[in-house]
Amino acid sequence: MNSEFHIAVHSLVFLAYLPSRMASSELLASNICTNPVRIRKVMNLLKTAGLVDVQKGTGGGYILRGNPRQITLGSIYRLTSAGSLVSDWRSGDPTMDCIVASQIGQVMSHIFEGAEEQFERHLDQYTIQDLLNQMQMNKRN
Amino acid sequence: MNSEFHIAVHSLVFLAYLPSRMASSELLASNICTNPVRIRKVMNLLKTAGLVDVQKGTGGGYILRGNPRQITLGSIYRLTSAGSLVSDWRSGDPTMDCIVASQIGQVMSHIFEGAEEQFERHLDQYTIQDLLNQMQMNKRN
DNA sequence: GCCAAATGTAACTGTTATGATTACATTTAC
DNA sequence: GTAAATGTAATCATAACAGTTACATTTGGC
Repeated sequence: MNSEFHIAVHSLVFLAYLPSRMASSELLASNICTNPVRIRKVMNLLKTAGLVDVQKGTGGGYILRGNPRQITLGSIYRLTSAGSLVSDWRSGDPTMDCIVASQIGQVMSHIFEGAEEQFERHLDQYTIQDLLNQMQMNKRN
Repeated sequence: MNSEFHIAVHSLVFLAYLPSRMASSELLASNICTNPVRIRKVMNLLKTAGLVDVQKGTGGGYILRGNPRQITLGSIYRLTSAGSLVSDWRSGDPTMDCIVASQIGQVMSHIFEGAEEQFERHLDQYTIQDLLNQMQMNKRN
């Protein structure tokens, strides 16, 4: 699993948590514990998808645009890491005579495509607001 | 996803396909399109799990032991690649003050553990015999 | 007993992927 | 005009991965 998915989710939860709903790449980087360049690359994806607005220049940064109750982890996964469940390595070779060696590639691909769909449905169960609520609940204990 | 999973599945399907149910690491490697050393490492796992027997020396190799109708891809996954769905990278830091940065690690871990369980259930739907049947069906068309 | 064939396993190499860092052009608020 | 922020390319270090070589060990057949 790509770490960009984690960065995107963390960023959105953090923006939803801030009253201003705005943070610079530097602030995000220090909260996520990575470097600002990675943040900017990931936030670019979220901008293209319309999840955040960008304000350049002094006092600028990234502003949460979407409704955190409607942004699912599945949609973020599809933006940042789609297909990462499927390994690129394949055994066998379609041109071989053996029915096992020639067909296992497509059989496994089919199985993994099903797993990928199921994985996305699993992630679709969670929204950014769900995660934030859970963290605020835990805080009270 | 670890390629050892693919190697293990391919090996077992191939052994189930052979009338003798036996093959050397060299034969398996040529059918799977990898090298014998990797085969032997993976087959060692299957031996420990009781899925294959090993015969050393001249004319030896690996012999399918379990019933291909009862060996699920899930059980193979648990042997070879358990936990590979979860990324090791974690954003944030449990020691930080921010409720997001300090808690996102465990929240994401929980979500991925659920996904891992679901993934295993998905793989448990398929047996080695299922895959072999499908390949023999396709062959006829 | 000897030899050939096979597994078990460690070590090394090359390639790729990943994340961090640096640098700099561009944009924008004041 | 300057400072602050993003956009993006380039580079570096590290780790992961697969392939390869080598060799000890085991075993079957003569």
